[in-house]
Amino acid sequence: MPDDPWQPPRILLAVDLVILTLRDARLHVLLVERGIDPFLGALALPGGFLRDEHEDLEAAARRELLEEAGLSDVHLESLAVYGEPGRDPRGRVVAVAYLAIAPRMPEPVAGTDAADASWTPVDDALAPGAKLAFDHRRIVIDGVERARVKLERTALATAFCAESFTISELQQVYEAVWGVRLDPRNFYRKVQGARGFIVADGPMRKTPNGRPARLFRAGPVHVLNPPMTRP
Amino acid sequence: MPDDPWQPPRILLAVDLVILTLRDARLHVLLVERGIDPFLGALALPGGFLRDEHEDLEAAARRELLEEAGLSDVHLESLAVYGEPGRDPRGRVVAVAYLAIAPRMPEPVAGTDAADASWTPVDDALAPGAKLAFDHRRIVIDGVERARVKLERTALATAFCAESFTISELQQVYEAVWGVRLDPRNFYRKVQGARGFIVADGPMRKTPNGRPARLFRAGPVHVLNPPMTRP
DNA sequence: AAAATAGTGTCTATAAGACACTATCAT
DNA sequence: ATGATAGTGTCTTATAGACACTATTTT
Repeated sequence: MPDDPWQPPRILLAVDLVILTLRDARLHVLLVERGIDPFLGALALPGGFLRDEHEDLEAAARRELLEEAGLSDVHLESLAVYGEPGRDPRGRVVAVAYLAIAPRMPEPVAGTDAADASWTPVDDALAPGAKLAFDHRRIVIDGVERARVKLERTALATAFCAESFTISELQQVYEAVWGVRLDPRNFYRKVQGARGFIVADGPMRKTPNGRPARLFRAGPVHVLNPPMTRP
Repeated sequence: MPDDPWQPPRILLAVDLVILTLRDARLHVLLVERGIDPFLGALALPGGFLRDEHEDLEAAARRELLEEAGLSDVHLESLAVYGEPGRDPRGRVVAVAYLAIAPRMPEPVAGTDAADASWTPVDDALAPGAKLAFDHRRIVIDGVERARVKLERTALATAFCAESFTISELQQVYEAVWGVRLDPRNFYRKVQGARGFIVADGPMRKTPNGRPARLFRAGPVHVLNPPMTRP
């Protein structure tokens, strides 16, 4: 607590986004190629500085989400703070990271502000050779880990799906995020046993090939009971 | 990303601490009575502004921990960010909250910088009538919830204990943080079954009354396998 | 028909909880 | 002795995982 006259430290606040989605049954993260000086040309998480001192942090995250990814109405939660003094060569930048979960997108990224944004498989983004700007590798790791943990006890998995989805689509989410294979029959019963997790969505059906599957949508419950157990 | 000349927003960074400990088998949080203007006289979490733009966030948290609570060498982890524009009447203050776990303290708080600090039962601090400064009520709730969750899969509970502890002392931690009663016999076997969680600490013993108990200390493992399951 | 996916039933190994019982201390 | 806490054994029930089986589609 400052009792004496005191110079406020010059600190910049940034918002960075870990936006996850499923493509081809693999977990992807949205990365942009940096167009300005520090780490120019390198891959980085979408994000930017707080516009002014009246802007809310989550509002800034939603603004970047729309500007850089063309996304709105997606799941968004705060992830962590990254404030190590040396993390940005431009000065003291404290980044507030947010985790966003986008449903299966038809288009990679529309012709938005940053058309250089691209969905990258998380495995590639975190591969030993891959280089991300700043400490964004750590932020991606933390974001994926958060998603993994929340899949166990919350209905977060439905945020990866369209409004209507089949149980096997939901299973693909768990398999991709956890990086495991699950038995479809046990998964089916497990998901049905978590009351309020998913509810039937009309008697409609779908047809890739094989028997048509029942459609569901996210239920009212967000805390799973019993939880989905990770193998 | 700012491509044009741009006025950096004037934002203050604060560090707030949720320091938890066990006293009389109840979970307590350290609160201080505010001595300056906003919320003067109200109870608040210990904390303060970042000293200068070169200070690391966790270093600032450790500094406040020592200055306001006289604590060092305790478990400390970052908790969350609280940055709502209206949360501090003095201006835009973004608070980075940290969660600290202190072992059973002999003295409440030594004659430190803030002798007005006091351990308060969490139930009292969060009681309907209780008023905490700023959004500190929410921060306490989040800190306690973090502790509850981490007790399940990590060895965090040992951070509440002295270097040597008995299994029933460890059980008190779980009971106080989770707010439940556990069967001592099942707890005993459960804890022993989580390999690496606790290791025997010499053939010594202790004597409150009843049969002397074996002493243990924290083991090398920090991720519990199998996890402790919350009833 | 075969191949593929959806959905159900059932068995087994394991883990969680209840609780009887023994052990070792203070008084 | 009694009361108290430590520690062990065992039984019952719930759950996770394996997997046989049926159902409904496309080719």
